[in-house]
Amino acid sequence: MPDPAATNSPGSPEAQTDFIRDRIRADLAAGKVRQIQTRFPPEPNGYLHIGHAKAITLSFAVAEEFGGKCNLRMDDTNPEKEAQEYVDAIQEDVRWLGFEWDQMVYASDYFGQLFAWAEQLIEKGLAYVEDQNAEQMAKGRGTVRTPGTNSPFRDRSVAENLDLFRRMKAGEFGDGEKVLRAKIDMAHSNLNLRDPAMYRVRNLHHQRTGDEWCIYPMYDWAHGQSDSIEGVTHSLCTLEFEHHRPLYDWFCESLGIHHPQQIEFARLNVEYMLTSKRKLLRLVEEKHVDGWDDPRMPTIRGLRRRGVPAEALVAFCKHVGVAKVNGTHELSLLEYFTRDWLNSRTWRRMAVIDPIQLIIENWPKNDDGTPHVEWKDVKNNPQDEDAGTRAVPITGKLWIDRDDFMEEPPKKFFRLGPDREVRLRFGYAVKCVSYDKDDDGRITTVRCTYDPESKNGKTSDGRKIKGVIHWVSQEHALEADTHLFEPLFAEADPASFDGDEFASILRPDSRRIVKAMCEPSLKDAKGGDAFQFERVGYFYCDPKTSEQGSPVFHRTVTLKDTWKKQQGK
RNA sequence: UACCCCGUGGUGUAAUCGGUAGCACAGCAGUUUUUGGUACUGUUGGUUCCUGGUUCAAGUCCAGGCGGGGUAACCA
Repeated sequence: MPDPAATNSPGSPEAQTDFIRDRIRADLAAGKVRQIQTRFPPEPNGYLHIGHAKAITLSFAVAEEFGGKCNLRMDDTNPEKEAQEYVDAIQEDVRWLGFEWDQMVYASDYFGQLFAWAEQLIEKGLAYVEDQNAEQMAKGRGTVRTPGTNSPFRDRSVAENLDLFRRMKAGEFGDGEKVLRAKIDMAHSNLNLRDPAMYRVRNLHHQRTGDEWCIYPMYDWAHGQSDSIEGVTHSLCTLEFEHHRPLYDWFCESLGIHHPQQIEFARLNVEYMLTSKRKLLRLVEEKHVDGWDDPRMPTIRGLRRRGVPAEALVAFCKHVGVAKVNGTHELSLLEYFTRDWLNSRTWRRMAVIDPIQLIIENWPKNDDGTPHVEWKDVKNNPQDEDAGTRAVPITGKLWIDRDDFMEEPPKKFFRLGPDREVRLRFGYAVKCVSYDKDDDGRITTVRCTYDPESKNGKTSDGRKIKGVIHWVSQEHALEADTHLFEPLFAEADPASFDGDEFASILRPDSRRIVKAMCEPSLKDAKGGDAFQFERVGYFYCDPKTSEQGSPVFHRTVTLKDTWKKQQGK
């Protein structure tokens, strides 16, 4: 028997080909690099989302594939928005995805080196201290169509610049009073090269360096240099940094230090999901969701609490590949990988999401007059013999799902209706003889008779029964809060909506909480367990809100439902 | 509008030195099935954005258009 996990895991092995790996192979073949070194460099100012999952997977997987290493680096150059809380969360999320970094590093580890290098640039006449304020600098930079103009402070002497820069570091100036700028070209067509800022004064406490520094390096100045220090060979980042590459190169060349290769790829977009930190923050702050780990959030912790397995997420990220085209992936692809992984390993259980009762009128009674209970051992996973069995009780009073009965069923409805017969999953064939409705006309009870000879897939007279429905014994049912999710947004491209529109495309029904009637074995469910509720979907036992004997389930994804799909047409 | 990047079936992504479009998901049909699930099989979709050019041969090279995205923070 082949390994079942290997036969249907689309995200796995075959050597991937894309422009980045092609480049790495070429660099290796040409002897340009000996060993691959990559890094994942988040700023610890928020939680990681599905877009980061792609970047993480890329950098770590590439390193692994080519026998190299990948560092996790906190780009902590702006203490204003950063916090230890995020550092911890990021590490936890990366580990949860299943990656282990070679070194855990911080851009702030390099503040000393960065300062020394800045002095070198000043000595080479390639950097100067600016006295203008932000507004004046912006004006001097020009626009995309007009060249900038040189700052009146651009030609200060090396000695003066050095002195001023050291005094900046010494804390002689207030926030915004001075910045150190690279001296490049104020008329350059790439705005990033119009004398970009390297250091700004920020009299702020840094979560790691404390009060040691009052000047902090800008992204462009810190990033490439950090890469260089770590011996990064291929610095992978998203497309919006393309315009920064010339500056990245300029700094490395001006310093004459190891020069990593920055390569940009398209960021991940998925239908109905947002990956803008700003908008995700808005969702949290305006309480449209319960927090960063709300199962509807595209954050890694949201996805995790939704029940999406890390392996499925990584397989998805590997599968979507890497290119320079900005596109949007269909949600169904993520769902496919989620189901694919869950299908082969989760235990099956029965649970009724929207219960109506089914009464078997000819169900036997015990000698003492009490209702008969029949226990049946059934498989935990029909595809996995090793998964074992559990016992489920069959009685004459059951819960079944409202969807499984129709008063006036259409032609191809294989479930229950007047005079129709179906099989109870793992149990007997039952035939509907009558049904009750409440004052609103809603079905409350379906009455059936059962065929005692119909156990084990047979029927007394050999007749074929097409439909099978799931059920739960009323007497033994465990009632559990169950959260059913739909996308947060009604539009597939929520990113194109802003302002008030943004709130108007939120779906009011993105989360429905129902009381599901579960088979009794589910009372043993522990936080983190995943199940397939037969014919319904995959459900994840929420570690945060579940209690011993009282699980709370999150619907990760529904099962494929061809019937429902056909009806929708 | 200046500059940069990109443009292959519904979606995403492949195609060594240019050699005649592959894969996955979705869709459709069928087989198996005590999950309308899974598995398996088959199948519909592409004049590779357009127009010209180079060539025996172009998705691949060149030119011009058209379309999409990005960029003007003392953020990253």
